[in-house]
Amino acid sequence: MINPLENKLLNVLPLESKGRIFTDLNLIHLPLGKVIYESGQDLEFVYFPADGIISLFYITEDGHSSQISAVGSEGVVGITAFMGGGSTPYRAEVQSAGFFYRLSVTAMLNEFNLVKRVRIMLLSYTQSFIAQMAQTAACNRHHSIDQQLCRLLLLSMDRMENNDLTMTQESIANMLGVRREGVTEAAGKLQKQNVITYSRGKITVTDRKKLEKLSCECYDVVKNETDRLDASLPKLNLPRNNAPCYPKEMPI
Amino acid sequence: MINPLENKLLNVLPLESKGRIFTDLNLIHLPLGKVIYESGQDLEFVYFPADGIISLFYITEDGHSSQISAVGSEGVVGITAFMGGGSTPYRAEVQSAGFFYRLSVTAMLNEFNLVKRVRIMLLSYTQSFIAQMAQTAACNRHHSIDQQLCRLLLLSMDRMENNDLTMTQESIANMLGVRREGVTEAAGKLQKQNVITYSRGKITVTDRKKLEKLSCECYDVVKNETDRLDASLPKLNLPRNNAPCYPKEMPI
DNA sequence: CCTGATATGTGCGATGCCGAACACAGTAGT
DNA sequence: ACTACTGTGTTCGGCATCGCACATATCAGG
Repeated sequence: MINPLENKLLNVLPLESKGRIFTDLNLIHLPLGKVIYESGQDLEFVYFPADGIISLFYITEDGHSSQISAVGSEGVVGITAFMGGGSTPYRAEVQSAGFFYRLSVTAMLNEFNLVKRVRIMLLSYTQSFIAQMAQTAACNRHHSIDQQLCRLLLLSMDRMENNDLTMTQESIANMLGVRREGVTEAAGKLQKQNVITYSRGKITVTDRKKLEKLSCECYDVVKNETDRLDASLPKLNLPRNNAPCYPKEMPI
Repeated sequence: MINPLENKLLNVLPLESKGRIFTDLNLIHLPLGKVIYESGQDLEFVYFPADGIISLFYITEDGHSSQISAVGSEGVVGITAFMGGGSTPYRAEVQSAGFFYRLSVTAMLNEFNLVKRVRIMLLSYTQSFIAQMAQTAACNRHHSIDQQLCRLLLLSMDRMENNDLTMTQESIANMLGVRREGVTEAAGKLQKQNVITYSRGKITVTDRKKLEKLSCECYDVVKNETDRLDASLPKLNLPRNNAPCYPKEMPI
């Protein structure tokens, strides 16, 4: 069996929780483009990316789309499961093929309600997710396609292992909510400046520093938010004194 | 004492919770334009709007802004309090003067952790909040100023009692993240079509039906989401066993 | 090798929005 | 009544992006 990158949220799960969800947790491989949630659909599973990326899209009536977030091993897809809604208002699609841990909504919800530390962990991620959405929204509104492309590439790289990305200009256009031709132009500029090379859906970043310079502030903001979350997670996993892991639950 | 509209979330709080937070809850009046959170600031209080509106803004480095959500009596400002972050990534500003219930973050967090029903209620709202943000983000990207103005006016009306809104074209421009002149033009069109009348910061909607027709789908989506939440809240408040229903008025 | 599908490149006019500058009109203060 | 300020109306050039049409390049399969 391939040894995938672990998911950071799953990693810090208390041992007892891991034990409980064990039978409900599956490691599966999902191909590029696979749609795991359709907008408005009830959700059955949540997904913890290991070495793949899932992209969340909002789609308007007239068919235009916008990416609202990209989730890698730092997060989970399907926060709706524990947030109270039965269905997601957006589409979730595999942006980068790879392995994902799949857990049933009921098991997820059960752990969420049972263990305070699991709750804290998931809500902390949700908070980070919200911040990313806000940033993306503002970026969509105020920054050029050139800048947004840089941001997108950088964020995708951070969620991958290497400098090679698998995404066509068409798919990038859908994420940014712009025309494909706009992406062609922006990508062409980057290639001329020797920042990236690409061909038929394969993009290689050759000068990351420069890419960061050309990007808008939004990349830094999202990255800092992700790092902040990363840094706060291990604390949740410390053994406390010798008290039981999670104490007083109000049975209500 | 003025009898403000009650806040819908506070209304469905279990009686025991109401009792506990009693001493920490204040009813205060906030004037138009008052900034209650600055971006990045640690938060001390959460706010439950009674008859006012609070607007959440994201502000970019170059000074551009975008509204990411408007919160009325259906919600609460400061979800960060129970989501794990200590600071908000956005600015919160009073969009419509009025009364607000103010609660300390510690009291809020305590109830959140102690009572499952409070948690469900607040997370359900957060879910609705996220959906609104996503919608706003997509709207910013894909719809015209004209359409967005209609959406903004409708959503503001829903959160107020009447057809009169207090907002200048300048402040609207900040919310939509566009130029003031753009708003002048869009508002001028609406006035010519006898949909609204306005003068120096007072806007009166005279033909709501038409306004809805001119708006993009985004208004409907956000409204449905808000209504869905509204409808789900009472269920949380069902009397258990044969416990009595408690009065609707918060003693304060 | 040919064919069809996918991915990318390019050109063009149209347009919605921007940025700036300025004029004008209500409103408030003294 | 005068002044200062705030809110609104208007204009004009500029530009990023759009929508469309079409050309080219690369790849996959029979």
